Amino acid sequence: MSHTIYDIAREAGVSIATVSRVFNNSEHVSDKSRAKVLATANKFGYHPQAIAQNLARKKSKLISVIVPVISNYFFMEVLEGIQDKLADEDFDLNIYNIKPVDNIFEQVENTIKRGMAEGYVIVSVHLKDHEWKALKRLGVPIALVDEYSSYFDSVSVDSVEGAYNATKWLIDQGYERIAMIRGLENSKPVIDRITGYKRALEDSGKMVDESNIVTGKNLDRDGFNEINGYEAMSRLLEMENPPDACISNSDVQAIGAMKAMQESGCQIPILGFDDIQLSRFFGLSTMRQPMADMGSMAIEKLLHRINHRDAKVSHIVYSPELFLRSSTNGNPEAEKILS
Amino acid sequence: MSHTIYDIAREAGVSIATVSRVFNNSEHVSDKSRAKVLATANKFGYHPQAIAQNLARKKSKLISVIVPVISNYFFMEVLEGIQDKLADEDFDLNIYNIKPVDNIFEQVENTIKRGMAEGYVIVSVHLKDHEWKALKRLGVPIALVDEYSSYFDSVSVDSVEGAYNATKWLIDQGYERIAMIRGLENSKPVIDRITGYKRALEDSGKMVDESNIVTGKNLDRDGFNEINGYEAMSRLLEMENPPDACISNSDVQAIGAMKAMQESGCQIPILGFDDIQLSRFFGLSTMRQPMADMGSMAIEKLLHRINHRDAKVSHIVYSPELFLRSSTNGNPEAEKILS
DNA sequence: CTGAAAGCGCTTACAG
DNA sequence: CTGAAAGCGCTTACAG
Repeated sequence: MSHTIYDIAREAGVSIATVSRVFNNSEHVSDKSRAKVLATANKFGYHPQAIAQNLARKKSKLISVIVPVISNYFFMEVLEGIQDKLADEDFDLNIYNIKPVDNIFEQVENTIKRGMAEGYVIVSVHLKDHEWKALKRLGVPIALVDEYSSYFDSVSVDSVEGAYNATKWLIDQGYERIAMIRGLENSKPVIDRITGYKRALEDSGKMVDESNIVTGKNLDRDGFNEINGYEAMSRLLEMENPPDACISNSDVQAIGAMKAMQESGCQIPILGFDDIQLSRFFGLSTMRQPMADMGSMAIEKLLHRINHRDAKVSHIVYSPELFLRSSTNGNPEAEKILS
Repeated sequence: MSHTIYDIAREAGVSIATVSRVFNNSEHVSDKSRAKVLATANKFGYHPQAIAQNLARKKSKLISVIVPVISNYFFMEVLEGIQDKLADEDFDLNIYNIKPVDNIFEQVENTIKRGMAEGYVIVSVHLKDHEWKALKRLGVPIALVDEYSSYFDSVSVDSVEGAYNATKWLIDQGYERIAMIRGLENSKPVIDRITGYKRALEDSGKMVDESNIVTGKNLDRDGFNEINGYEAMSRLLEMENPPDACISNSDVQAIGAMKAMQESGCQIPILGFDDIQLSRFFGLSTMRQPMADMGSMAIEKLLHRINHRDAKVSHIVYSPELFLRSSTNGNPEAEKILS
């Protein structure tokens, strides 16, 4: 059924070294030998086994991505950047999904121990300092996306600044009661975005009204889903003194919120966070995170680390940019105004 | 930096066999040896290398999925089923993205040759019979999703039947001019769904009007995107004699179409195809494909094949089911009526 | 151009 | 319980 390099060598009347050279496109093989090897390989349907090659070569050309939720817009777009970059570099991609239970650290550690990858990109996983330190001891190249640790190269976005600028922009437009649709309250991006929102209000001399910070009941994906936004906006619109503008912790929530406004007939300007593809379609203004860039940049750092184990750890922090579309009554064409 | 089993064995004063046994949770190790091994392993940050283990064990516990477009709703949901099943069976998942160029077959073949997986799930890739046959010669377990070949186990949906039943249902509701929003015309699901649509019209004694079968200009993902649906519906609404109902080749297109109707103020019933998560949110009636089930079923077949290389090839063909929501003026709650 | 041989880092009967 | 040894299927100097 399954033949090895020895079978082919014997059958072709050459050594296994020659067979190996043929499959590695080495130039130091006579046309005659090459032809013979190829013919018998073809006859038996033989091709070298990747696992054995990888062990002998001491590399797998495999990179693994570890992520909490796989079917999540943010991750999907980060993944696009990762994939493109990896394809350029002739690396394969492995995806691991961490379950949202309490032993996150152990899951990550076991994944890395079990894995065959040359390096790991860990996306949106938030661990404690001593846990990152423990991961460091594994001696495996790791790059972080959407998280920071002094032990690893990282690529992230300044959520506080993003929310600050988004809120500030609405204030500058003259809005008075700006609400925030938030996700799960112990989620890191949620915390940061609430912080930026509050800070902007305070810096403008406005009171923070906690009742203007709402979320829906559906907390799937940390509340970053359409239904949550729909529910949240419904609550806002039912308030005695409804807000006159709104910013959302994510684009999906904002899209849900837009539907709630449409159904109620009451429209207020809304700003999302992410800039997923759907947002362009629905005309949602948003604070853009350069997700694909973050993914490809993480791979770039990781591949560099694989070849330079002791390079200095480096961090990239992107600033979200405001893209205005119709949801804030702006230009229906996408237009960047802040950076 | 990186230690091997020999280093640990020497340092712990045992043989490599004992070290191996400790890491494989073998019972035949004294507490004393185990403690010593664990201590020195911990001291050096050692853990066995997966690639070497895999070669020695002759298995990788890895399954690869090959798919044309990764950020595609259909695939995302199939993937969920695949992941869940794989997690249950303690297998890892690898994802390969085929580029939509002409050498699809070669890409698939090379991916399999290069891969370390024990088996492959190929999703929505359509090849010629002799190409499938060539893949068969690789001697690797393969299962197909959304495609049929006599050489491999497969899981698919009867698109012709689905489109037929969808169209039939609209006819039974009394609609006269039923349009179809289609995708790229040489795409297999598109061809099948157009076939079912036409057949239903003919069986009901209606003329097929080719001008009622439209698509948008944007053909990304074979036209299965929101913009395409938006453009297509815009065209339909501009016709002299617009349709009084519509079925779409995919849910995303239907969602785009719904937006076009909303903006134009002209609403006609619309039926999608897929039942992606967004559809539930937007109240889109649709012909449901059991995507997650298809994914998990494919894995089930594949794992069975890995352990029974010569089992008889088997095929599963699901029938799409109609789910009625508000887009067809039906019950706003999801309700299955046909099967 | 070609082959013998060592080596990649493990696992696993086998014998004790 | 433990170790020596063979084996997993390749790659790659090294010598010719």
